[in-house]
Amino acid sequence: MSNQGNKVHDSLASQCLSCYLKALCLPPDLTPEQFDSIIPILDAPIRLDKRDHLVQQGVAFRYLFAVRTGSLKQVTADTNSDTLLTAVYLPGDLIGFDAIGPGHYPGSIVALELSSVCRLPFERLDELGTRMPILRRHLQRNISRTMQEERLRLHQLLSRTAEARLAYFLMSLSECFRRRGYSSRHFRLAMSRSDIGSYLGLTHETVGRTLATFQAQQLLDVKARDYHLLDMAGLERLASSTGRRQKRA
Amino acid sequence: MSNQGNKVHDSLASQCLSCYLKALCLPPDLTPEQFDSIIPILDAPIRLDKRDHLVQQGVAFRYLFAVRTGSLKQVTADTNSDTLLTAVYLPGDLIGFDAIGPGHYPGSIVALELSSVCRLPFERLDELGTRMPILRRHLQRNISRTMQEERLRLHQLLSRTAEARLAYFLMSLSECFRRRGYSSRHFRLAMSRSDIGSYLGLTHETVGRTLATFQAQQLLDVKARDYHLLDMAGLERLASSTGRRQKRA
DNA sequence: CGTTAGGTTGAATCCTCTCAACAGCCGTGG
DNA sequence: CCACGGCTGTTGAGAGGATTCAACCTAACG
Repeated sequence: MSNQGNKVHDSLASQCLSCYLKALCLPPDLTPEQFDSIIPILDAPIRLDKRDHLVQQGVAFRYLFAVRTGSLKQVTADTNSDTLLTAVYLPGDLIGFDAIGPGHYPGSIVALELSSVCRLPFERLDELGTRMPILRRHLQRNISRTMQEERLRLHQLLSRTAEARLAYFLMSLSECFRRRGYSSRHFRLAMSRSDIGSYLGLTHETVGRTLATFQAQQLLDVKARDYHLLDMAGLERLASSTGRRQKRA
Repeated sequence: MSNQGNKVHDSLASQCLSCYLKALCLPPDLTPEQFDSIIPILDAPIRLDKRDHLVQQGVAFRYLFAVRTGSLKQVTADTNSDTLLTAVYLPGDLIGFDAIGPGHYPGSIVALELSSVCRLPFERLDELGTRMPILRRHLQRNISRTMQEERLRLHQLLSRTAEARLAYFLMSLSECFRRRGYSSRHFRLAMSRSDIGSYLGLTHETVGRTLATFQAQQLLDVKARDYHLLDMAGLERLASSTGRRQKRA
């Protein structure tokens, strides 16, 4: 880490400096001067209780948000008053990239549990980016990587069974937690079965049944929303199992 | 259109000026001066025959590409030597946003038919963007909108039937063609049934069968790769039909 | 203590997959 | 010129997986 932070910053700066996620939502390797030029545009972190709405679908876009703690979901109501869970955000994730183009948030962002997020005014961030290539690149890479991973993941899921979808989902969560320094084998997931189903395109019954199957196979241990991954290799195998159905030899 | 182009440009400039797609791959409403500062970084258009590879999966990212004519597909080989069709590009589309983050192209780009594309050096485009907010915004919006539409579309498809997936696919193509000034009711699609299946997560048999069903219902008329949409309202209804199965009354 | 939301389980239905056979079209090569 | 294999597309039969519907259970909460 290059930011020693031995100067005295105001409370916001010290909050950001002490936030171990700064390498995710801000570019790594910022010089203290660069860091100081970003801090002034940040507001105080926003605290959200479970089910609180961070943004309402359709509201004009002005801010990106960085997740500090907790987790949130994006819920999109499509034309038929039918709602879909279209994204999940974990600590370190940036929220709002998909709102830049349309000019308004394409879905509501709802806290899945007690959460805390930072608000980043996009205009000023963008303007700062013109003078700070590191920051610009960081944002570009972040949105591009998100897009790329999502595209591949969703296209893979389209032709897979419920087992493969769930295994893939769990493994990808596990990987996210690992990268953020949490345990990759044990985590709490604040999503209901219905949430997971909506996100993966399955019914909540199927989600429950499939989890029960996994448990029966000693692949994992679930109690309510507490997940213990027991056989990572086995789950990984399921997650990347090629097709929809095992072809008969 | 604000670019009158009454100055004499070199051949590249005039090619771009005469390209009716410039409002898609370049920002609309460029002043002649702005236009002139973008032209120098463009290369001569690249011509591709059917099945020609524009880029190979894994190659280092350096260029975005703009489709002038024809159509291309992105083919991604995942870990299991299993390949997926992860994107389709039509005239006016920009290719390569998903390569910025990873630093290399996440899939091969292959021409579906005789096509022509413009090569845009990303570094120089990005650098130009720092001094030209219009250009910067245009790129940001483009990538963001792509991401947003794709996210929503794929999540919707995950829980829908083959009929809904295909109807959705056809309507979205129709809309693309309409926006580009082509007929929205009649078009040729250079993709095979297998391509479509891979893109939508269906088998090629199911794609063919479903198209046959549509034809029997007078919704459309398909011969080989020639599509006539007959009942747009009916297709639209199918495309946005809520769920997987019609619930019993 | 009743209510509600979330979760589990069972039975029947139906959609899509797999497998297989065949028709059409194209380019190559005899 | 025609035969041939390969690729593409169509059609049919059977099987399997996920959905729908319904009942029941638990935990949380006023």
